[in-house]
Amino acid sequence: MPATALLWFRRDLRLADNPALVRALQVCERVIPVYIHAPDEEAPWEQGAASRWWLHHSLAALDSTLRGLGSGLVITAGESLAELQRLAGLTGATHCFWNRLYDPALVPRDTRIKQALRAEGMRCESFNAGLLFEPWELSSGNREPYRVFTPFWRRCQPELPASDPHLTPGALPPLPRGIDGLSLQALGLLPRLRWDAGLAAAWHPGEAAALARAKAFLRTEAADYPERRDRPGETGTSRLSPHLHFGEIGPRQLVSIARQAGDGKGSDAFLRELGWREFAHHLLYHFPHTPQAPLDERFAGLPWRAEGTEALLGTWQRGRTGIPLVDAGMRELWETGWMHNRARMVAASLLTKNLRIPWQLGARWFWDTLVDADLANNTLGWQWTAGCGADAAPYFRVFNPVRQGERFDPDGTYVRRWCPELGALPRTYIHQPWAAPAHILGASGLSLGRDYPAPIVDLAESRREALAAWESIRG
DNA sequence: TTTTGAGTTGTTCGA
DNA sequence: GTCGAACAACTCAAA
Repeated sequence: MPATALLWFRRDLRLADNPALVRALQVCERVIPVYIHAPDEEAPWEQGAASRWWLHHSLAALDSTLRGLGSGLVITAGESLAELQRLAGLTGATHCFWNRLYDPALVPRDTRIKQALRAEGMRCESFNAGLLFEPWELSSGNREPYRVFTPFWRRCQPELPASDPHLTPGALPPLPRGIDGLSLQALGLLPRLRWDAGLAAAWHPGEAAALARAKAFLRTEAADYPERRDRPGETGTSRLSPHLHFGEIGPRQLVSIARQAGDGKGSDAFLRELGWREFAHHLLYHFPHTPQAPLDERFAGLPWRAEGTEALLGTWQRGRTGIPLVDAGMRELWETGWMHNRARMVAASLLTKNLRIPWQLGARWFWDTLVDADLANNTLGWQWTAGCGADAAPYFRVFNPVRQGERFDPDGTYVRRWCPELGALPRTYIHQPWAAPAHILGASGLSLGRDYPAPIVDLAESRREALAAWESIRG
């Protein structure tokens, strides 16, 4: 009887730099790649519609790659442990391998599964494919998890691990006969109403596309990453975040590709952003309550807006705040499932500071709409903006969307792209149409309140109120 | 042990 | 136009 392994794919949808796969091939003659759809087990952070769209296409790509190597992906749905046990019974599998996840709901689930399978005599091993370091490996001088990025990154930098491309398999053992999985369509990941044209136009999920994107970025585009990454009207960022989230490419591979591309400011700056991703994941592991509650407990008592939250939240979500840079970002998100980082910060600052709406509500909307929705990154980002997280923005840092627009979108390229009704406004007013004199609005074919909303909030006044609110919980 | 300096992403004000 | 100061409190590491 040949040794048989179940290779449990989760958010590591790739063959390269996949230690669970390497191990399975070392130890077993037969390897059965499995994906189990179990959204309930991720509650309360079940994937949103945009993420599910990505997952569908990523699984299709993985299945196709596996078939090309002589294998295939067995897709099932149900309770993860029960499905693994069922498949083991069906195939006589004696081993089970997977790569770790670190989300608060999944760490205990996977621990339980490992214990249960081992109790039945199966050999189980899990590996690190998604991070540069295990979260429990790093601690600051006082043996606590790092709470400040710079010391964290200084600790990481000298020993960044890189991947070994020679470990990518060129062929796989065939699937045994008689295991019928579900069809990918049966998982119902695609939207019923076909609103996903914008996603399909913007993205190519899958390992091959992820690798191509990483190489194109690090070998050429990264050269002027430090200057261009902040401009939402340009394609100056890597756009790797959804690929990374689903593990179509891993951080060690990115270190490796960056090294091959040669040192430079661009790759240094990019690896630093990868360091922020790492920092976010380590923080989530050590502080699993932070998707719901502020890391800094003093902020639990922050006086959020008393009334009107729902209506304002809806206006913000739809990109109808009347503040062009924010609306452009929110519409880009809705249309493409992604928002430029600069726009994310400005939109989040408006929601939490100017509108004084709890950051958790903004985080939930991002979670539901982003193709790169990632609990660790999303939590860190929102807590940073709200000022209540690790290495948070100082409370007095309130973004002014007009100034941000003038600095980072000086010609209004980004705003014109996503708010076409503002297209004819001259650049002087593109970020503040309310300040334009009547004849300019007229010449631009624009009537505020009809073609484009008047601003829902006075930026200067709400800034003062935000500072007062944040000041009220000090000391 | 204590002290010191630095720390992703900003804005406003007054000179 | 530009420039520096002020806007906290805390973490971390090096001196």
